[in-house]
Amino acid sequence: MVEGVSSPRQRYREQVRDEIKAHAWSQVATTGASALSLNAIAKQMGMSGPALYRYFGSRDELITELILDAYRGLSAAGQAAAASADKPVVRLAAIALAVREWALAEPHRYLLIYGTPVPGYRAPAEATTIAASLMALMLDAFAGIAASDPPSKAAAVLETHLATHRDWARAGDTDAALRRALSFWTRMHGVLSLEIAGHFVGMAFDPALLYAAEVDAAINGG
Amino acid sequence: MVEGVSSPRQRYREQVRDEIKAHAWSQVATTGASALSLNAIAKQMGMSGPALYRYFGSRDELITELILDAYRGLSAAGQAAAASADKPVVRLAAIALAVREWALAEPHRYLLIYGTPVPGYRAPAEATTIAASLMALMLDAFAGIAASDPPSKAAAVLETHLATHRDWARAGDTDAALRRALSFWTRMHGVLSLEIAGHFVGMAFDPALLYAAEVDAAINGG
DNA sequence: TGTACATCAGTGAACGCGCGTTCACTGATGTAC
DNA sequence: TGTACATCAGTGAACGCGCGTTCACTGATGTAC
Repeated sequence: MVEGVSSPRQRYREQVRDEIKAHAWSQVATTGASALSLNAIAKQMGMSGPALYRYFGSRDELITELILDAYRGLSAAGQAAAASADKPVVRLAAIALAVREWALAEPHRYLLIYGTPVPGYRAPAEATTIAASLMALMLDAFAGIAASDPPSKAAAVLETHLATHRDWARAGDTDAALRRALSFWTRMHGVLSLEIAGHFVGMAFDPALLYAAEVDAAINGG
Repeated sequence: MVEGVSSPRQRYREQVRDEIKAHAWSQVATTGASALSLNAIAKQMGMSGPALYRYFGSRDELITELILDAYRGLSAAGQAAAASADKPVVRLAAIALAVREWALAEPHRYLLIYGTPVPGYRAPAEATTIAASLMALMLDAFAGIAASDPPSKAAAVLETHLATHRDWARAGDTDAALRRALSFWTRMHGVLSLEIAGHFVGMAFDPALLYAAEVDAAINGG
């Protein structure tokens, strides 16, 4: 068989795999990841349960696939946003907006990554790699933005600490960039995680504006 | 029977109820809330499954109890911290520290409130009440702190919006206090949710310092 | 083009398991006179 | 203090359900000569 050209059988395999994943996602959306059932998916597809074992070795393997797809989707959204703007300040704002849109479009996808971890489940290495590449996007942008204010005492303490605890960063990243990227990232997730878990429901204000204010402060603040 | 004095039977009931809850918590901690099983709890207690129905009407009722207990614990921790300091700046720092300690002491308790929501589950009204009382704690403190910087444009937009979207606040709260309390709260959860979900694992830095920096900035920043 | 063979998707039966919940019941504990 | 009765915690059997996973098998599709 010729390399790179897929046979009809292979194409069919991938098609069915994708269909299984699509049903799995809709199940995650409606019943939560922990209730994901291979038999239920099979039934929805008009197949018998055991048939799915041709495509996924086990339930865990399917869930891992979903998690990786979620990471890949988030990464793609971030990369695309980063590529859309040259100016670091604009780039960061674009990334922040892209992440929010990605998260709100399908909250269960966000929750699969950032929600309650499945007890005993260990994320695959690729997930960590993707997370690091996202962080790199932000570090690059912060490298091009001078801090407007001198860091407060607590910020200075953190920065000093990061100087010797930077396993996750590249050699060229400044300590200030590490600190600011961390703050940026956590502030985004502060709003997103509360919003998606429904903790703003009933408060009547628009989370988008809170998000905008947080992101703006994280970019332009000290 | 005399009011307020509990009979032996009543005391016994409460004792068993508490024991059931204790086992439920340890199960939530090890297998997650969605896998909580009444039969498993009964087995752990050396009872038959149906016996638990003397104490809780259903599995959902038990989970609701756990969630409420989590809220009550968080609230108690916050109130105690708030009562420990007069100066608003110190008070906020104390609240932030107390929330963090409460969350890290038993992460599954935090996750039951702030983690992935159980699909289809609606939190009881008391939960909302408690959440509001926690917010009130922060609003009171921010009422006594003047902003050091003038708000940025994005912050001003948010503040204006909050002026007409403040269902969750009391009449006396200023719009600036609303905005700053929201920011404070979300910044705390930004660090906590990422930390507890394990997203700082492998990054080698100390989340406590990041938390301190975020909290400090939220209190003393603009 | 035709035939023999290999590959592999999908089936149905089965295994062992655990779940929430109901019901009629036993037996111990508490209450009233 | 003793007796009759009411309360109620807990049991065991049963219902119907769904789960992940294995296994031997069928039948269609693709490959090699």
